[in-house]
Amino acid sequence: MQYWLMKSEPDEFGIDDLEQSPDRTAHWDGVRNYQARNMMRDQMRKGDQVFFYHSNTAVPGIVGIAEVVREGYPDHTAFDPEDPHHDPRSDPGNPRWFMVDVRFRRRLDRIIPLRELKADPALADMHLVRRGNRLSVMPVTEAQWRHILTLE
DNA sequence: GCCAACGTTGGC
DNA sequence: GCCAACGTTGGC
Repeated sequence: MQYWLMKSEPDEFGIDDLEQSPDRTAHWDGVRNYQARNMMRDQMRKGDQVFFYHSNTAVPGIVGIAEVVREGYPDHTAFDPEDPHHDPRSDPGNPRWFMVDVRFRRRLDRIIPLRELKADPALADMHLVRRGNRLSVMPVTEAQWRHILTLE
């Protein structure tokens, strides 16, 4: 069992959207960063647990928990010229971008704000709180995962 | 292969 | 809206 954190802007796709998706499941499309892609394509496994993080919003922070239900497969939105995430360098014969499917598990009892995560010495090594971090998909250690749940 | 210019992310 | 940090692009 592995743990992850995935960022999304709630204006684009928030925890509410995931909960309201068919079967409470959605594909995590639109990631256009190679490090994040590699994790989705090569490392994320069915059953892995995911912190759902809201970015670019009044109180950025962790809002809920999701689960990986389908492992990496090509992100078809890259093939669609009408899609805002279209990338002409990706084609179905040789896809450049990948995504996973995640299913809503639950909302946290409260938002755990970035501000609080940053101030917590137990989380000093977490990718999220390190300077200049821009990864939208990142690994979380089991110790970090457990600790964050105690903050809930 | 270097690196300046540019675009994006995302907190504040 | 600002801007620091960082990734990508493309000329050379």
